[in-house]
Amino acid sequence: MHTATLENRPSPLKFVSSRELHGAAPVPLQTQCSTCHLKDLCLPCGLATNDVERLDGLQFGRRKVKAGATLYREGDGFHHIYAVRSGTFKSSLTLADGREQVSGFHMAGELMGLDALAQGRHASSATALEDAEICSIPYGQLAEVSAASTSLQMVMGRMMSREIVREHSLMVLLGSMNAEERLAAFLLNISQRMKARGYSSSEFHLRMTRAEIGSYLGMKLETVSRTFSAFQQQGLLEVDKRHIRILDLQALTRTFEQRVQ
Amino acid sequence: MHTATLENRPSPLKFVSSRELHGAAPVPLQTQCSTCHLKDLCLPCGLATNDVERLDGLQFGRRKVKAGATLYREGDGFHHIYAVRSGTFKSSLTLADGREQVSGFHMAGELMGLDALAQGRHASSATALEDAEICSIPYGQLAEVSAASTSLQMVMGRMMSREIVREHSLMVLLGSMNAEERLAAFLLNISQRMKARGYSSSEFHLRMTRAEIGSYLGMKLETVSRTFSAFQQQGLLEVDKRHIRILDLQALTRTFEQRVQ
DNA sequence: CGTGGCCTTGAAGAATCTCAAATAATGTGG
DNA sequence: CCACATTATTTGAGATTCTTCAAGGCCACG
Repeated sequence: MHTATLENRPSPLKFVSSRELHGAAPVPLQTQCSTCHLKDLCLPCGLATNDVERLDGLQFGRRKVKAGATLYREGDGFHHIYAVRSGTFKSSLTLADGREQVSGFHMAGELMGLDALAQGRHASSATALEDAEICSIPYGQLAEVSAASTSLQMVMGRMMSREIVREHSLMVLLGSMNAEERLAAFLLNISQRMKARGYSSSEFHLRMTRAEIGSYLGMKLETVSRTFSAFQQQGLLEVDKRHIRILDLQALTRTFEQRVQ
Repeated sequence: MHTATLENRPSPLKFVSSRELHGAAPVPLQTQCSTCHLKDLCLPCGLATNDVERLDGLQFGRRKVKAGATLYREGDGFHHIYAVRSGTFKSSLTLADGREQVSGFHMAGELMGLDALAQGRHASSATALEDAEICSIPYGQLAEVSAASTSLQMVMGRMMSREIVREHSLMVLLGSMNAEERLAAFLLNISQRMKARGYSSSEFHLRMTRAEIGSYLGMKLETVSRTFSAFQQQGLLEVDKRHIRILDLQALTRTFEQRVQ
């Protein structure tokens, strides 16, 4: 456990924040990885102290994003990767027929924008599902700093690889599971991520609509709703709109472990 | 276009091949990126000459893999990434119920094993679909060499990001397309990759079974077969088992562009 | 207090899967 | 080189799952 006070401690201003340079935000907050309460989840995870201090040298921006606001859009030029400080985001694409395809949800400590390296422009859009706060990390600088540190390179590689693995399992889900298995896998995933952030793993509030869940899981919103109801009737969950309480974790796990090891 | 002869040119033996060290292969072939006919597709793509020469310094292994043989299995320790020299591979997972989930197909010049960085062990298995040849690239050494070269780091990042984008589009496919759209997208993708390798984009031989295509696309083999038949009846394709001839590329493109931009 | 967004539920329809059988292609062992 | 076993593919018919369309309720917000 970390002391939450650390995060708010005034930090030595080695560099001006990029906010200050662009003059946009009212309060140019200086952010440092070494004092962040998310450092065990986020970019610095697994790094030695001296490497984390290298990260502190970057001109991080720190910014609030209002619910519904878009952090970047598909096609935007790629300059930063983003770390979620608080709140929840969705990644999405707009299909040719105008419908939205959700490709991921992002919680505190998770990185967004790694899919932009391939083309030099963002391959998806990121939208805040609730009021949120992010760190924007200038990629060029990050690459420079990485050059000096093997372990930082490793971490970047691992972050990207993790993204690949994450999408891998989503592919398995979309390719081989039925509606109940999909929703069970989704809920268990959320549950684990809540737990890793110090929240209850058995009771939480979903930040996304049924339609967004459906888009992500490859099913219609009505099917999502029906499946929630079915789980409730089976005594696996208590569902009240977006508030979820997992009553029978084992049964929920069995539902989806039938398919995935 | 490159002259194919370059590839077979005897190369200065700066380093012994790793084959020689392990004493397994009969002919310890020395492989170098700078003289490889795949250099515009593979790892060296976009690198300056001096960076490609750095790659030459790595103790590449070069190995033949028989049809049906497995290059690595999920859970195996991660020591190398692999580049396909010739032949076709599939990546797959084994689900809890014993069924196979195919997560990708790999052709000449493509890298395999990038999903292993996250956990330090391979997240999927790679199996040759026909007699094939690969380069095995020791990841530790690659990371070391990358440390000295920003552009090599960029290339690695781009390779990984490309993998993320690839899986992204597969997710869109699995999440929002019907059978015809899926198969059309699959065929157009193969077609483009064949073209990039100097083969005909309108006529080619599939190396995978209907079941493998189905697993990859999230549909049953019977549905794959029926969809092939439907395309044939619509005059879009000529199908003779695994031999495919695209008759109406535009119509095929329209079939799947209805959904994805 | 009305409006719009979100969620739930029902019923009918469509797409895909399952089961089954026939055929073709391939490989094996004698 | 042939007979036989095995594997891959195609096609049909019925079952199942999910989607579509439709209606109504709940809730937050102006």
